[in-house]
Amino acid sequence: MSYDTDPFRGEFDSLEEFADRVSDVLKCPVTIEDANHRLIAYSAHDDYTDPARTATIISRRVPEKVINSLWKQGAIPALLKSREPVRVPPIPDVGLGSRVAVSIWKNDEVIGFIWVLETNRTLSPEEMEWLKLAAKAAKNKVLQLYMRKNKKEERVQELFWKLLTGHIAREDEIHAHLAAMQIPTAPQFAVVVFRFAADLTAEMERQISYLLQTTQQLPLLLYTTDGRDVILLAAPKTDQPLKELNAFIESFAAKMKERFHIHDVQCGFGGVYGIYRLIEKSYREALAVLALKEKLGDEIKSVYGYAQLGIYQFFDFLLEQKRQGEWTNPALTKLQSYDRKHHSDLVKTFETFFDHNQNVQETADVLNVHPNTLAYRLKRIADIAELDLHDMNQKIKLYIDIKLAKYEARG
Amino acid sequence: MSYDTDPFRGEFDSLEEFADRVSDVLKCPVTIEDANHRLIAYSAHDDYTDPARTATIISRRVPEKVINSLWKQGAIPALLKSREPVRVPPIPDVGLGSRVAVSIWKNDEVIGFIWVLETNRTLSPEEMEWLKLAAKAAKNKVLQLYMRKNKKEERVQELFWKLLTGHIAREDEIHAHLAAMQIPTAPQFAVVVFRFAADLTAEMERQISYLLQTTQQLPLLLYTTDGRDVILLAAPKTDQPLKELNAFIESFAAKMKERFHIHDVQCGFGGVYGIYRLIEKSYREALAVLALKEKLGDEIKSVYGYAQLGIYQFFDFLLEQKRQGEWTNPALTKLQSYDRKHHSDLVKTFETFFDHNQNVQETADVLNVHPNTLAYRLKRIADIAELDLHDMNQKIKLYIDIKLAKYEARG
DNA sequence: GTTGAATTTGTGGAAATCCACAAAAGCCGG
DNA sequence: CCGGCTTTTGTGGATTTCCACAAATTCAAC
Repeated sequence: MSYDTDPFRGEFDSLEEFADRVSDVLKCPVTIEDANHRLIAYSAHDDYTDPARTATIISRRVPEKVINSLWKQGAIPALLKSREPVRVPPIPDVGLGSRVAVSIWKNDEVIGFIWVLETNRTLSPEEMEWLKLAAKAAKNKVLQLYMRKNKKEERVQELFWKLLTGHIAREDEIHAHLAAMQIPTAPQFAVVVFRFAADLTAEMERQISYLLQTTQQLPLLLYTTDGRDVILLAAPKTDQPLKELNAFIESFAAKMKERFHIHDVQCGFGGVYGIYRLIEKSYREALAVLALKEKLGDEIKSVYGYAQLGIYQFFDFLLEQKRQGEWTNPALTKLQSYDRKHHSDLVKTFETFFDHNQNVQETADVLNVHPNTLAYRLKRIADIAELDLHDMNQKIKLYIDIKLAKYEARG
Repeated sequence: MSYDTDPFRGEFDSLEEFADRVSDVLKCPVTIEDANHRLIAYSAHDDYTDPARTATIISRRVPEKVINSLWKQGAIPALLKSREPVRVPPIPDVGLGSRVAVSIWKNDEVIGFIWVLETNRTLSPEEMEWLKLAAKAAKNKVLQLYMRKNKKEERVQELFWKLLTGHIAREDEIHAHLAAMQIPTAPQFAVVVFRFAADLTAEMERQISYLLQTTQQLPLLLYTTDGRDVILLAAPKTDQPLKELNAFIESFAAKMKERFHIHDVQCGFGGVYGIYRLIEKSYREALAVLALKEKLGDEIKSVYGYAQLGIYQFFDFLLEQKRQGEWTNPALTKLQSYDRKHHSDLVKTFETFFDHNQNVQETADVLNVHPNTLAYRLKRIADIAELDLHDMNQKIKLYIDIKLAKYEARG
């Protein structure tokens, strides 16, 4: 079959109709996605479909593991760079058959993709050219969708800000707003804040948005940005929400790094609650985590959740207390002066010991000393500070005071 | 030798002269003590003296271990009860030879003792009668000393209160006052407060005062009372002041119990400082310990020192925070609701585990479960509370929140 | 009642801890 | 430089912990 001119000229009522047309022309199943790999349309009368396509249609989005492998394999980077069609060899691991794809452009921005599944044939160079034409033809339709979405997005962001700042106090009112905007409700949620090294550029924002949209680890109910912060309302699904959130953050940071070479992303999230009114609190807590990270640096590097801050949660309070009253821990003072006089490291030893969960072996390794040395030092500490090593209470106090001193020194 | 009338009639310039006279009459070495076993006078021309007497004269007070054995042996209780002379068989352990003693009375109160060392002879019944006469004759002289002492005591107490309430701010001024009253200075000291079940009676006050005066474990610089409190300024001598103070308190409480059958003595002491200006702070801290003990009961039964309060030091502060802000530990909440639903004891398990220094064996014994059961429960706790058992920080936070909840429930 | 899940107890072996004691190394003042 | 002190490292053995796995028991729900 051949076409003298553009086979996709003319009007189409819907993108579905358009997809069918492309499918007819290329004799292959076709799917059209937006820039974030959400399904926009797909051809209906297809004989064969691979598992990846089936899954995409069922969930109305490309499964995350498929996206991941397309990034690793290089197809998506190529599509984001060039307007040329790209052929992707089969990736059986994720149920992906051989296919050809092309990106849809508006000015110099990708706003969608057309995927053609090569079921039992291979597209000829000529057909590849047609695919390029299809991409051009799709542009306007996709753009319309975009505009509509963006407008809705703006209203949603406005609502999110109201929630973050606690402007809507009544729970039923919040529910009504969310329902009106078709935002799904969730039994539990937390505010997550990513903080970047500098204010977000439009480019970065697109990339971040892309990553978040394609993430399926965790439902993300709401999204907005603020200076160098990206603020999300995430809704963990299991009864181990903290684990979920941590995993999400780790993977987000990893992807930011490997896909877009953006390092220096800090992150914090607040408490997990089930009442929308508490979104504000969760947000405050997320910001508190970030503020503490700024101060404490490595101390809490791998901590993101407010709940996991542990004792640092009340450090601001304690510090205030310490500064106004004459709060001294004589035990710590004695240890410090001993350290100074004898060039020893008793305080650091104790701190490290607790940092490593009172594990002798581990602590000794970190400090590069013999386990017996550690034991000796601890006994020494007990003598000097008049500390009962069998009394957790006293030990905790010393540990807190050590950390507090550090905190004070930096704050 | 025999005397028709009272051999101790007439005037004596001093108690020393009197002691010599008694010694002459009885042909034995004689010592006169006040009610608190401080040396008042002793006969000079003695041939033989046992080690106990020597030590008494050297340090101008009866050694504590001698007093202790005289209590145990029953001599002192007998002397406090009756005006009759008492014979004490030798107690070689403390260097005490055979002796006879009699108490000196004013109305129905003992104000001193006369001790007669039976070096190489035994007093006859007749001589015992003379000793009774001697006790009567000594009364006035001893009383004079008492009055003088009491007057000084009053002025000292006034000064102590000024220190306790922080009324004298300048260090050199404090020094001057102390020097004027011949109160020895010390490099470190702490305020100790004993609190009795009810207001102190004159009788109890005498007993307490007696115990404190005879204690030689620890120099006691100042002493006063306030309602049901006895307030001391103690001056530990070693570089392990807390240990000293604890030992002192334990022994004081034990003696109150066994000698005077007074139980229900609470005690607290504040920080150990070297600056007199901080006496006030130490006093406040001692009171804080007592207030906490009232609230927490068994929780800190064996803690007396403010320094050993550990995390409880800032519990008042945290509680305030908790009450005004919506401070919840979701982990704890989850555990509690799990406990309620399944009639389990996860919270208590964790608390006990920490109370016993994370010692598996010990905790399992206390809870009457198999060590593996404890391990299982801990793992369960980690799951439910999303707690990393290897992260001391998080564990500490949970522990504190558990204790804080208890504290709140009682406060 | 029965069934299935949660909990408790038991077993065994590798690893870690605790403890006492001793040798070596380092430090400081005379 | 020596001697005495603190500190570090080493050795060995009893005890405890940690872990995985299995059996027994309890509990709750159907």
